[in-house]
Amino acid sequence: MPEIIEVEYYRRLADERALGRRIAAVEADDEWFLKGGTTATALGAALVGAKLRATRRIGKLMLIDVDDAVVGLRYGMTGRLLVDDVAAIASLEYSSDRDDPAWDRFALRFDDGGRLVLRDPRRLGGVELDPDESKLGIDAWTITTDHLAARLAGSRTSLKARLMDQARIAGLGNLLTDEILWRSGLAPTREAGSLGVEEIARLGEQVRGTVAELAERGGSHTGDLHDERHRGGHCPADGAPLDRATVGGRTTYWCPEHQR
DNA sequence: CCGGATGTTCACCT
DNA sequence: GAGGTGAACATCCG
Repeated sequence: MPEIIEVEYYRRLADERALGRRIAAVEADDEWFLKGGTTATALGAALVGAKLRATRRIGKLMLIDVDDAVVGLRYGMTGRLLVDDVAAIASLEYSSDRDDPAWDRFALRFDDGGRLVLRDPRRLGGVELDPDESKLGIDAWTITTDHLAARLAGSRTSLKARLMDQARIAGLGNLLTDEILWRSGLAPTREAGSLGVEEIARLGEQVRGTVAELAERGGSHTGDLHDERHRGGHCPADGAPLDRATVGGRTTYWCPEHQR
């Protein structure tokens, strides 16, 4: 589920439904889900009695500003946000019909009885009190071409690995990156620092444009390449059999014909 | 039955 | 220091 687009949907849900509400209790029984030394005790001390003042997002990290603290929410691959049992995305979830409250790993209970819940079957997400926001790079949604150029310059790793490096550019995941590179006509295996000015400009437009377009369509899985992203798949643009390999540690599909 | 999957972190190599 | 690999997390799907 979550890449930058889904996390933005979750942020909007929290923003629309939870802002201004007062926290009466914190449910954080799953110690494994608490990251960066965060403890249930510390969460309780910082959050109980406080009101939700703002929501923010840096890449895939969602942030909730309460009175005197910040709560960082990560969704991993299978996490979702629910507010008062309302989900941000109605259907087409990773686990279509399965939806078990036993997977609630963290929750804020409000004094009006409602709850903000992070439900995550695989426990790949997490919660951190006052996370270090400086560890994340520039948000992909609005990154400028100049910033992109700076983040790629001098790197000898693959273009795909670099685009997914959250410390450099925050928000791009596996599906989105394949879609962006496919639209840009750039091979994921290219050395990140080898792109020319024109190629970087094209890539920058596609990073911003693809994120915006797929956000309108409904999520990271709505890309043009997505349905062909499997063994034996073909390029939707020119029909060539897609290449498949592990690049940047993730299964990657690309068209050897038009991605260079 | 087995392999993979929209993610992150960490240990261990080269 | 930069990169790469594999493990771990737990559940579903083909």
